Amino acid sequence: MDTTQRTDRQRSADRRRRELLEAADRVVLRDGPQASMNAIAAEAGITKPILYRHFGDKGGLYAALAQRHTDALLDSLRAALDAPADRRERVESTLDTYLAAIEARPQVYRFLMHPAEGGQGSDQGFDVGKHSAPLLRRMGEELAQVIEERLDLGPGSRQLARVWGHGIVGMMHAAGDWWLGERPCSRSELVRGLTELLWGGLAAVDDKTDSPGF
Amino acid sequence: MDTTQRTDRQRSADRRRRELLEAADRVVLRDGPQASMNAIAAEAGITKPILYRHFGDKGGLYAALAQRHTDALLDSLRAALDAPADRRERVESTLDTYLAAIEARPQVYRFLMHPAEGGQGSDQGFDVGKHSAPLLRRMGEELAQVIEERLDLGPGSRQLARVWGHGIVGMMHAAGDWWLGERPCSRSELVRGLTELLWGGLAAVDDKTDSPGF
DNA sequence: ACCGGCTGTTACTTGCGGTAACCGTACTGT
DNA sequence: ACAGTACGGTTACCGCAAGTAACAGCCGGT
Repeated sequence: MDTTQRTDRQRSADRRRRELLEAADRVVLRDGPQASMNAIAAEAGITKPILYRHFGDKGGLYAALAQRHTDALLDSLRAALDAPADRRERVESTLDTYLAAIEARPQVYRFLMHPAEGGQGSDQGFDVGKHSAPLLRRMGEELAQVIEERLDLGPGSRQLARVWGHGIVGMMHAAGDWWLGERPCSRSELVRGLTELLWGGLAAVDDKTDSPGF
Repeated sequence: MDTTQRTDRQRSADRRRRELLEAADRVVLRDGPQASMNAIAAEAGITKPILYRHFGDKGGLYAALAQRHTDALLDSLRAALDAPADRRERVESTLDTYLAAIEARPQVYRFLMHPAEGGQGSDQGFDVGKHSAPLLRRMGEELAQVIEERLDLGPGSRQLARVWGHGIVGMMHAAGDWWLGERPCSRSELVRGLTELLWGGLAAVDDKTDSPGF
């Protein structure tokens, strides 16, 4: 019965949802991750309860918001990762893509990295585990997958690929965060530095002359 | 005039401060980073305004609390970093020290990584930059210093050392976070995997046989 | 005996997340 | 034409946590 109607409703709801997300996006981009539900509702031209009807709670809204950006970022990263170039070039290009993204929209970036936090109202759980930003985890898993299906890591490759994936993503993230805060050098210098590190820089360089040989 | 008296007061205040910090520590360890000022005050056997007199605001308390743990952790990391062993062993031992620490006290770890967050009451600034946990920054700078004074990086060594320092710390952090959440392998396996990565794993391994040559 | 400074309290304000209860309107079936 | 109802919307409220007066006891100094 009346599936068309339901579809209509659904579509309208989806459109509304998208509008609300856009509004939320604008506010978060302006006020940072501590944007209040009131502010978001006001920006969307409506009031709080509607937001709650659509997204459940703040976490829900933030999750939805985060997923949009995360998806977008992951898409561009995948593009860089899959480009037809040699491995080192792909690594550099991926790093650069990520850094360009966080440079272009630092507010969004910050929001993605510190999403929910402790809701004071209801839950008390505080589960250890699942703390860090979902974006980091997703990037790590994504990279792990690429690593595992492209490189020949020998036995235990699955675990090793994941370790490397999360490790590399973390390296990129922390270095990017630091760089964004202090701007100590150009983006390309940073990219080169990190690539060099990944390419075995630590093992390759010599000790300083006045140190004991290794 | 009466410097002795002032010193007495100072000492008493310091002692009180330490007591308060210990109480706060207990609560944070129990309730996580969303511990309320009321709860902390109650644990210390006093009431809120005293906390505010001592620490200014929640951020102040959390900063003080964080510094204690950060100092402690940095001390043990320094020990591992300065041990009389070859470079690779030192790297492994440092990674292991860090991971052992976060494994032993995940609540503290989580607290250190997500300290202040948005105070809703007063400030509105939201400065881009200085987001990430101070602990990460301090570890990064510390490691950068060690790298720079021990390794011969050629020209531009200062910048490169910092890039590497923050990058390595980020790698350690993200991998540790992921590992703590999923426990996909033993600590020593993780350490080996990360070390291998740092030792040029990415450059050393081959492509899978069905991939195009690099 | 009085005063200044310290520790501590109660009681308040503000602002946020979240919810309950109510209102209008447009679209439905009979 | 009219009752019913489902939905977008609102106001007004609760609970809670950060932060802040304003007041109360306890000292040592003059």
